[in-house]
Amino acid sequence: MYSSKLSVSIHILSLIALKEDHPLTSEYIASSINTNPVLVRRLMSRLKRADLIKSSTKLGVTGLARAEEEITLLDIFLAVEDNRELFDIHSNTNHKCPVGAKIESTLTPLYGNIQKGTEEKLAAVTLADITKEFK
Amino acid sequence: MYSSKLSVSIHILSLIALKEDHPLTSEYIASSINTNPVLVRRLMSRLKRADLIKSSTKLGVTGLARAEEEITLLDIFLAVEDNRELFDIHSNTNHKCPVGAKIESTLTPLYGNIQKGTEEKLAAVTLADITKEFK
DNA sequence: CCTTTTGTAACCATTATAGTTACTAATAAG
DNA sequence: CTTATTAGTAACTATAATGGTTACAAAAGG
Repeated sequence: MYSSKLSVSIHILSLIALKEDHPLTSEYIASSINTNPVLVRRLMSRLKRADLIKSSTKLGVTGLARAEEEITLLDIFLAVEDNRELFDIHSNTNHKCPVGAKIESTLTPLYGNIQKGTEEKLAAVTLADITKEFK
Repeated sequence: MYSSKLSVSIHILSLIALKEDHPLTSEYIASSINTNPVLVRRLMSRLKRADLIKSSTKLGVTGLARAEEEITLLDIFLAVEDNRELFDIHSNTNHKCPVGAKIESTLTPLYGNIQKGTEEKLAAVTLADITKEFK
């Protein structure tokens, strides 16, 4: 399975989208997630690089870089998840065997098709769809 | 990402489906995958428990338990993969925060829906669809 | 100038996968 | 019945990814 990075990132972005007058620091966000501030900063760093949030030292997070309706779960997923392949394929098979020779090239497009479906579903949900559950 | 267990299992089942006169032992199968016989036996054990293959000591694998057209990739996936959840969700969130209180119940059905799509796509492909690539 | 907070580096613990050795028990076949 | 072969499994190791932690440098608002 994929890591909880997507889930935690959605949590972070929801807090930012809903923020009121709190100073939104990694410390504050971490207390809602119940984890370590450094873990939050690591994800925030990637979310910033993907142009999803705005932040600065001294002030912490100042807000989203785009409207919540314009941020999809796929944007978040691509920003924080490194290992995006859905299924791993074993390599170094024995190419003298007809199955060993073609298994990788047979499975790759098949898995790619399934993954495309997953990413389309992630792209169909926006941060606004999530945050409306918290209001 | 999911482990290579599905890919390796498809490899094993393809060899069985295509077998000619070879005695199909874990040793022989491992040489096509280029891995260890014990790893093959571990997967075979689960495939047998899921009623996908027939095997016995002394003879090794004697064949598929069903026609290739009746074995879907979902059958194989369910037989060999333990961690089937697509996305991990962080738990122990701070329930005093509105986001922390509802994040899990918000994401669970959403992820479930995406995973359902994945499993439907796996169910739409049979072992016969794979093996025809090797003939 | 000074205080706060991000942004990272450098660790450690835990878990899952993959690989390996070694053994038991089943069983086909002579 | 005996024997040789092989599945089945236990136990161990190596490796990699995740999650968590401490520590510190650099940015920047006031």
